[in-house]
Amino acid sequence: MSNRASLQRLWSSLQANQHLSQADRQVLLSLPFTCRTLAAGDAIGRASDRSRFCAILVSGFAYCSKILSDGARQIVSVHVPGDFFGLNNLFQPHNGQETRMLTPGEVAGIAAHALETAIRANPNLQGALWRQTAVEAAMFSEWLTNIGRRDAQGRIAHLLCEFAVRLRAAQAPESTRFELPMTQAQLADTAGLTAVHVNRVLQSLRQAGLVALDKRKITINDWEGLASMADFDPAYLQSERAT
Amino acid sequence: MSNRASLQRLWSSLQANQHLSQADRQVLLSLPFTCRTLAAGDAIGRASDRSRFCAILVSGFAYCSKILSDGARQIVSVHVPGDFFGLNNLFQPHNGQETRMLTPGEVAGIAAHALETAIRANPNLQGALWRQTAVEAAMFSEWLTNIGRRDAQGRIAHLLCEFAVRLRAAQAPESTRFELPMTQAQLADTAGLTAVHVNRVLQSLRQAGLVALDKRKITINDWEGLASMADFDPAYLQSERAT
DNA sequence: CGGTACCTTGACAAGAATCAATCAAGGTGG
DNA sequence: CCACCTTGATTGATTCTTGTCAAGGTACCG
Repeated sequence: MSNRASLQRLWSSLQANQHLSQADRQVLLSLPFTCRTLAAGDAIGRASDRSRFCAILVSGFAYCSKILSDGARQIVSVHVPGDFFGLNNLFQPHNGQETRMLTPGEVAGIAAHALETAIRANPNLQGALWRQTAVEAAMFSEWLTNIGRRDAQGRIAHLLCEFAVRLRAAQAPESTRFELPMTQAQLADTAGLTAVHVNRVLQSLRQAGLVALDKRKITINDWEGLASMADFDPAYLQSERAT
Repeated sequence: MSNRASLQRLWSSLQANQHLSQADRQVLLSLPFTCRTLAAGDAIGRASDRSRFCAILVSGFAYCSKILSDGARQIVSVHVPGDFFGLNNLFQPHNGQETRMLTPGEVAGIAAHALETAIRANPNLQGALWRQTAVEAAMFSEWLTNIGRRDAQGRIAHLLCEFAVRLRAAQAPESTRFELPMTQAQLADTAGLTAVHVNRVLQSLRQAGLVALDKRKITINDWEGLASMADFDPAYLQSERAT
């Protein structure tokens, strides 16, 4: 269960979520959640917990992926602190996808029935969750055009631009430098490429003076150049309030 | 405005929508919608109608696409009769995407403010729309792994399998034969390929005895073979009811 | 009958995958 | 403190899938 410290972190992670109103946050905090500390690579809500659930990422990063029968993996979303995930589980408990931690972190899980009860008591909450899945859908469709219609350089550049914007919103005061806790193999599974090719693309981006890499820290030296290479338009990341 | 005939068609198209309850359909029919007849290629809700809206596809097929600055196009979704679309517009009016008719057909548009009023009066409707965008998100993520991690044959095979299942649900009594009103160029923009390559892939599928093509009519001769080539699992197309 | 949209085919080029090493850094146990 | 092992990054050589360019071919339609 939750102690004061993790509740505090949950609060600040929700603060970072751009798509929740103050009122939404208050309601969410009153829900009965179960906070767990997980290690990098841990699966969230598998096997042990076969019931429908959704969760808030309190700290750390996570990703959701689908594994094909030939072993290939596609990462379909990356979650940053404050994100919801598993809202799709409410409607499709067994969708062949799995969510895992990218880094160590804390997850606040909410049982589906508790959420449904809360929704009935507070209709606005449903609107907030609906908006959340609409934002996720918008991100999916943007990734779809990214993988479908951009070459390797454009794909990686677009991913970097998106993370820069999302992490600036979520945590970092400066947008040019941020930490992206993904290996090149994970980036490859996100971009629909191979790890080897991601490596070469990153090198070409460095040689072009667009970005600098140090461990998992990324510095964008030429935002204009990177954004134009990626044909990046951040509009899809923002969603207006509609009640 | 709507006449009796188009209202009848709206009703039967909603019947085809697997994700709506009887009660949801009743509420939707009571909404003030504007039914328009459109030609193939016509844009839906652009320019003339700059306000937020969403719509129900009464008859015909439609697609939603994003155009990149270099002119490349990615089709992110294809809509069949009975589908909602533009729900994302409620939250993100200007997302750089456009929806166009694939064939001639009828569209029942609903102004956002009317929908919001109806939602307040009938909370269940919000749940139905939420579920609808969750289904769309699930489809997006499936297309994402399709384009990201399958080769050209797998992508086309997967698209064909999906349409077979969706059209069986929506209209066709038999699943092996259906009409897919897309040109090879449009299929290419959907699968992240070129039209030339789509042509060759379709020919190889024909030569392998998996499908037969006649104009826009598609007959699946070997469902098992096609599904295994596509690694197709229709689970993502169904969503359970959750209130 | 001419025109347009779509399909088909071939030759060739390019981008990305594959295969196979090597290298660097961090962690572990002796 | 040092061999050892593991993970991730890097590099080169090679193959192959897919894209590009260009040219017909076919069917439908005014």
